[in-house]
Amino acid sequence: MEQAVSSGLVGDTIGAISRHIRENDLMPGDRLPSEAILSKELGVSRTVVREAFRSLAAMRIIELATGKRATVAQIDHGAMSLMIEHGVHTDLINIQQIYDVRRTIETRIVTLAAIRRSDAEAVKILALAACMQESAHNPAGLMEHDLAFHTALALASRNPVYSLLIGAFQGITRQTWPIGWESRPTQASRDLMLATHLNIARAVAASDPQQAVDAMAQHFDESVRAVLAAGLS
Amino acid sequence: MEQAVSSGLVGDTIGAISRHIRENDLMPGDRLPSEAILSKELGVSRTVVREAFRSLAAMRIIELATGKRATVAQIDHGAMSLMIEHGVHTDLINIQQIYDVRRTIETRIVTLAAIRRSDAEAVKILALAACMQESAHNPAGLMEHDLAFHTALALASRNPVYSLLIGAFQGITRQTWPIGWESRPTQASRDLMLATHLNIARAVAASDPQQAVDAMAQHFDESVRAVLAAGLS
DNA sequence: AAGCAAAACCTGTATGACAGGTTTGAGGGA
DNA sequence: TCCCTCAAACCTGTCATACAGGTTTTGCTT
Repeated sequence: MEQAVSSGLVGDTIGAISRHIRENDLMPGDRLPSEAILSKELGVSRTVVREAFRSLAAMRIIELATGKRATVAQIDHGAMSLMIEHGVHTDLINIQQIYDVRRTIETRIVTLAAIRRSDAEAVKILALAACMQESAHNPAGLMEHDLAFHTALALASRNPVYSLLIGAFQGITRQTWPIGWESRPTQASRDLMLATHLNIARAVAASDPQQAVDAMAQHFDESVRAVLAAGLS
Repeated sequence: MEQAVSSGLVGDTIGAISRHIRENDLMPGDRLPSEAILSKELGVSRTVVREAFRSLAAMRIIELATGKRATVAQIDHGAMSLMIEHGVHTDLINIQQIYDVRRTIETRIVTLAAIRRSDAEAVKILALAACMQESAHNPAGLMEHDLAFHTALALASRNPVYSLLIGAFQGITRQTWPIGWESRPTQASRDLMLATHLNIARAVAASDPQQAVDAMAQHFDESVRAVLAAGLS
């Protein structure tokens, strides 16, 4: 499973540490052996162990902190976000392709959210849609509420993989969102965007999957139009 | 954008290197400055630069090789695969949740593949489905052909993000696939699984999105049933 | 101009050192 | 007996140096 990473002492050490985590069934928060102990047990220098630790920390598989021992980490979207940004910056991925993926998974997300949301989640989602209305003239705040809105929907789907993916797209979205906003020049087009979010929230709160899907489709139709208008290939 | 990674010289250095890549519009294959030069320019030790390099290499943002300078890498699913495996091993994610996500995106993938596939891709996909039939009594080979089949579909969708995601699920799939196979005890259930793949391939080859979607749905219904039978929560 | 070999450069790994931050455990007081 | 305190032990972050290979560049030779 981790043979792709081998070639070199650091790669071997990454493998050994991963194996140690699995074989001992370590859970998030559990502590790993110290660098000194690992370097002795594996017969490599502390340098090598440290570089292996950094690699695992970059993937958010472990967590490092000064003075403390390394701990097993909870999966997190930070690294995926950077990877996707890299893909976009190197022109392998374009924004429309990301919108296609987001539309696909967010359509599923609202279906699940409409079915599985708790009442507290419904309240939260409605509140975030309301926050967006209030931030209508404050783009930075509006964007944050928009991102939080989609994150809350993913959470309500009760499938952490969807949360992970929505999080993974957040980095690049943060970079492109202002462009999309600027390309909605009229008040009417901006109001429409806000209204669409409210429709999604209401449908999820009403536990109406079909209407939620329709509203989400409208949201993405509108967003993709804005992105195309901005010329984001 | 990369402030989440800061705190500490290594984090700062990761940020500086990322910025260097973006500001100079470096593309995959382009070489970065040597460790010595970076350590001099950033005023940190080579140790720090090396740990930053390892972090970026773990996310497949750069590529390292002995003797050569570090180069900008093409985005790759290897790291995502490890991250998702970690999520499953730590019980944050379960297999059914992964199947729900895969079903969602693969349904979209076959739609796109049916529309956008090249003739060569159609041939390849049909060939892989045929290979699966031939490997019917060789689980290891069958699994590889199965994975290659889904990878080929993602490629034919012409959206690299789908390829990335399918690749990201491959690591954990490789670990659970044999369990699903074992839980199809009868010859009939195994034949059905092979036939379903052939149906998907034929629908894509025939450029019939609706039929492709139906066949894919059948595939996942059958797979999820097998996984549930195996008791993979 | 083409080819070749040496020099310069670069990365991988090891060792030792020291400044902080954290955990542990011994001792003392209530 | 239990709890608190604090110093010792432990641990990570960073630096400097060294050297064994591997790679690129340079400059000479043909």
